[in-house]
Amino acid sequence: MTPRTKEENERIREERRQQLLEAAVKVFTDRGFAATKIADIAAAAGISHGLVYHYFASKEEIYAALVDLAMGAALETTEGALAGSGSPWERIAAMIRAMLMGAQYAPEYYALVNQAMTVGAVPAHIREKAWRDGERCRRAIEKLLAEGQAAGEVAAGDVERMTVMIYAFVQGLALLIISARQRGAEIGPIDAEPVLRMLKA
Amino acid sequence: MTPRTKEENERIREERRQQLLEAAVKVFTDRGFAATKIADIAAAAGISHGLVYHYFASKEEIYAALVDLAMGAALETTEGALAGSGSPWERIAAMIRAMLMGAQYAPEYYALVNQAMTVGAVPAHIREKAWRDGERCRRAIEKLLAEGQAAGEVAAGDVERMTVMIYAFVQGLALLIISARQRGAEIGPIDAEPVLRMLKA
DNA sequence: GTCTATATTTCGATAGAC
DNA sequence: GTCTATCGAAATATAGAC
Repeated sequence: MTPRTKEENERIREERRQQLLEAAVKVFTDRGFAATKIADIAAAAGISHGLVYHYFASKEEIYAALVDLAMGAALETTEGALAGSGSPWERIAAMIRAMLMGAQYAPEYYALVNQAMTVGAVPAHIREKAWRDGERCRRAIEKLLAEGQAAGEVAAGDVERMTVMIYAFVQGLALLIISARQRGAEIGPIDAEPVLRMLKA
Repeated sequence: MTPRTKEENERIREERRQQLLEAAVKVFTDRGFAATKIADIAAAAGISHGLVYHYFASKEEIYAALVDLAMGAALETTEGALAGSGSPWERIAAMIRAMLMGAQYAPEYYALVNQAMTVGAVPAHIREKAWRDGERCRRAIEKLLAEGQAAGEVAAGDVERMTVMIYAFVQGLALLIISARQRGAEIGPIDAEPVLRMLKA
């Protein structure tokens, strides 16, 4: 038995952390923050519940890490679309496609964000952080829509309201997919065309 | 001190029950099923936590009563629209207006239904019941959309997919309104026109 | 690094006084 | 009908063995 090197330990630690996060996002979205027991996450990750505390200080910390991951991706999509190249409409269409793809491919993260923002049992500092990142996303989308209006590609109207509609649609879709999966059903693919129809000039 | 009559007691009991349900829907949607303590509901209703058990046998029973209320209203809206008079498009428009009005006027009930359907911590029999009622709503909407297609008023396409989009939009909107309110903000009124634009032939 | 065992807290539910 | 006091279960977090 050769002893483990420092690097090897570090690698194992990082792997376990990822393994834990992947398990946790499923459990949290399934049961909600309050009802999720450390033991549930441990079981889903295939480790003992005591060991969880070697990787995260608390249930809160795991949750916060997951919300950060999700919001990071959301910021990348929205602010990336704003900063990208191409006509406003092309970027809007690409962004909406990315959002819908995300909602259908990884609905758990969308549901988690929704949970973090709406459920009072989630620690306040996590909700605040999610909200601030969400506001950044909102501003990016609104700017992009305004560019589209200036280019005559997006229908006239309040961009704030349009953004609300996009959010509502995407979030609602993710939640529907999750509730269907919980029943063993599957919702067929929803493409961007109907959403774009709401926005097109 | 004249003694209370039987009828008076009955009236007090019914009033307290309503008072409890009204308080409970707010607390449940704010904190989720698992994180809601009987003491929270009692505090919101202004009574002691012990007294709650004189009106409902358990936390579950309160939750089930609320989900029944919400689904009853949903069934009335959707099946009523299907059975109503007027052209399919008129009935579709009225139904969507009613849904959006409901989502904005009483978003807690929409959020509660969403919770009941997606959160695993909710007792299975409540989730099953909500799902069954939800399926009845879905079928009513699909039939109505099909009638609209037959009349040439609704765009061609999969009615199941359209129903998913309507659901997603309405549910997502209710959740957005709640998360905004939690931050002290308010989302301006969203009318039916953009949704109808997704459906119109 | 990983596990089992346990201390501590919290909360749903009940009992009993008024 | 309403309250306060309390029981008992459950779950977070820790301690300590391997």
